[in-house]
Amino acid sequence: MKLATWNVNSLKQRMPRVLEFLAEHRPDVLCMQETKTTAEAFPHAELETAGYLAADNSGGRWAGVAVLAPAATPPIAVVTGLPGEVDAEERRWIEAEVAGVRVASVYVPNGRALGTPTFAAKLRFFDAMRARVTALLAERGGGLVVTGDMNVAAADLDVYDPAAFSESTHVTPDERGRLEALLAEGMVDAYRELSPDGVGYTWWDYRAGHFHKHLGLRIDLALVSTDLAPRLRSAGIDRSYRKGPKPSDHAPLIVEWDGAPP
DNA sequence: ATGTCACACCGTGTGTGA
Repeated sequence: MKLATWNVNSLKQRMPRVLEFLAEHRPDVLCMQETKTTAEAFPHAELETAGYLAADNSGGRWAGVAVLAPAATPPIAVVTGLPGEVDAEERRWIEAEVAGVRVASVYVPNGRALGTPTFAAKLRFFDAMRARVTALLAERGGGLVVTGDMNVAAADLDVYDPAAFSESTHVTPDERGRLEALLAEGMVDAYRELSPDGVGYTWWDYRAGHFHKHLGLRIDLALVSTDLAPRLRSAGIDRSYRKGPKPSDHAPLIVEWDGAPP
């Protein structure tokens, strides 16, 4: 099964690149974040022409998440929102069953700055996400993938200049500890599992030529339940989608494991 | 370089969020 996750930073702006990506990679599931669209404007028809059906949690101008899958194995049993999250209207969580796997697309709050109410809300979001993972693993026993923009760099290897981030969000023990606690419930960071020493940045600031200077962060993750971990085949970032016309500031992460959809 | 991009708003620039 081939899964991709991509923070598209406005689906309206990114549709040409999304269609290009679907045609090139033909993923069995694509999780998107920051779709920034209303439910009414979500481009279901265009995606269906490309062979994909979408389940979306859309709230308008900010955030928004979606799960896409081919028409033969569409996203079903959709759940939107995360029990315990601070503001479900921010539209940061959607789950669907795709080919027998429960897939969640998540856009964790940025947190803006340390010591702010939004940072506290970010930590509470992590707590809610962990509780949901605990419940899903207890219910299903496995077959779970949680993927998206986690807005945390798990280790200094995932940060282009750890010293420059010393007073910043994304790298604090509070954030890293919450990601670690979620993983301890029975999840594995797919890219890191397959590339223990890899520098797999997924986001680069639009400003100051950071992409071309290789100044990025690895903050988009695919977390798979431990039963799937031995079946992981590949995990990589397609940097070509950070280049060319109208790129997102994130590149897609693509993960494959053994066990194909019917 | 405080460096860019995307959004809403009556807007032809400014504030907000990332």
